[in-house]
Amino acid sequence: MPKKSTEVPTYYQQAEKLLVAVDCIIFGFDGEKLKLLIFKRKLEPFADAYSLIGSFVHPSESTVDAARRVLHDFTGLEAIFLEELKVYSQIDRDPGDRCISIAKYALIRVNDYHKALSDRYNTEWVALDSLPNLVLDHDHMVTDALEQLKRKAQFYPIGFELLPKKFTIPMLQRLYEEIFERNFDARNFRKKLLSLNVVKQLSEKDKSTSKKGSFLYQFDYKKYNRLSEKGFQFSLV
Amino acid sequence: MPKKSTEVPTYYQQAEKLLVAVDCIIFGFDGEKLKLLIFKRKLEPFADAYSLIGSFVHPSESTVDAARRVLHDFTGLEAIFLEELKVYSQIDRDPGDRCISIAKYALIRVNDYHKALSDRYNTEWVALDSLPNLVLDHDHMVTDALEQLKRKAQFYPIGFELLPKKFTIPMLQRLYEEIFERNFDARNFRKKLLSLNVVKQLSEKDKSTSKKGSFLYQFDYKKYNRLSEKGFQFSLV
DNA sequence: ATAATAAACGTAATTTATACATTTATTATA
DNA sequence: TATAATAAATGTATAAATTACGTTTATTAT
Repeated sequence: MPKKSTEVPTYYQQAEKLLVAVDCIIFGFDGEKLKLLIFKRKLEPFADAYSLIGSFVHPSESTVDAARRVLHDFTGLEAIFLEELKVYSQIDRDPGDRCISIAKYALIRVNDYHKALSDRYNTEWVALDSLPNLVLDHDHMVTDALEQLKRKAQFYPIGFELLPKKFTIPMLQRLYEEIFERNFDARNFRKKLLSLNVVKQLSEKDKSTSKKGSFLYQFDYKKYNRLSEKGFQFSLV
Repeated sequence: MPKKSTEVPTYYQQAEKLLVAVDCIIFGFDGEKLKLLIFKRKLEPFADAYSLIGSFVHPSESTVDAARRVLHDFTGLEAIFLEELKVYSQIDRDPGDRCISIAKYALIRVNDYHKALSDRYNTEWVALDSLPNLVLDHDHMVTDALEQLKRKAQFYPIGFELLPKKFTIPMLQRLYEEIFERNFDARNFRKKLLSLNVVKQLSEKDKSTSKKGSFLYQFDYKKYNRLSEKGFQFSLV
């Protein structure tokens, strides 16, 4: 795009380039609490400070490529739910140099997470209510990501990305109670979920939380997509 | 080109900078149809082709600044609903040079729009179903923006940004029918709207569409925000 | 055999959504 | 000045979804 003016065109050569970074707000759920994957920086800039996971965007990659690259580096995982949050571009947001950051949030199944990488990169899962201060505007990114998670989880089945592929209804309920910071009636929650017709019951049970055991379910993405195209609106809230 | 400044730490100097642009998908509603504000480029690159309105992001401004700058240049308007859509960053999206674009969508009251600027910049309001092909990946941006408009308008009162500040209920209904590409029952639509308690009726009527005239209403942002904080969910669909 | 308990199922009352009928305010014209 | 025409506004009955609870079930430890 040329500059706005009606003057003689000035193209790409004349436009000034900027540093572009991606930062990832990585959510996880351990069955009890919502957590964030952050790391304590070993090197400059901001050595010893806590930070979101990120990187500069290389000329040879898209912003999604860059985000998936760092996600893979830090977690060992490839197939991760990843969605753009927003661009942070205040001109003084980074005292080191002008740099815009494209924030993305990711949802991870913590039991898939490769713990071996934790030491290598100094990464930690931290509960949302015990987060340390983060570098730059990363605190702000986290706040915005949480809001976005709530907004999105209200009408899209993204919560399932935080649970094991096989989950029980009480597990799902606890996750929703964490995300929305409110309680749900177990009987109505179950009824609502089953009425949506997007989870299929397995014959297996999870017996870790009760003598009776609780049936495992799987989210049926194919079915959801089919319904979704017909105008079906997912919601458990 | 990395800066030479001694103040810039080395880790920033090693990173490669990129061209960063903003492009705006500008929606308008003329009372009948949803339209997009595009322009026929007078200059290179892509002279004579249709394009969204955009600009490179200058080092001295944020991406929001840049978007508001071009919106003001092309429409004369300052207070415009503007929200980020997403970042387009395929490495080959622009044959001129590697350039990432931050797409934002804007909602405009067409009667506020300064027509004088139309000739100067070759801008045109084009109905969504009669759009010409646009340069680069702008067609894709438009498709994505429309989806986002639908998604957002379903649960947030952003439709009102496309109507005159004083509007009638049938006008609002017509807009919703355009956005959601379906019809609404006038009696139920009205009932639903009024039950939400977020519009206030004025004493004036609009007589342009009937002998009886139709009462004008205003959206009550203060009331909506108050309700919204308490968990109220806006929806007319 | 029984107690304990999370899980699963059930029901009545309330609220919200849908489909459709009727009345109202106004103007043009017979 | 009475009447026809018509969009706007109000109303109503039925169906569907949500909410607030009570009850039964499967299992294990005692």
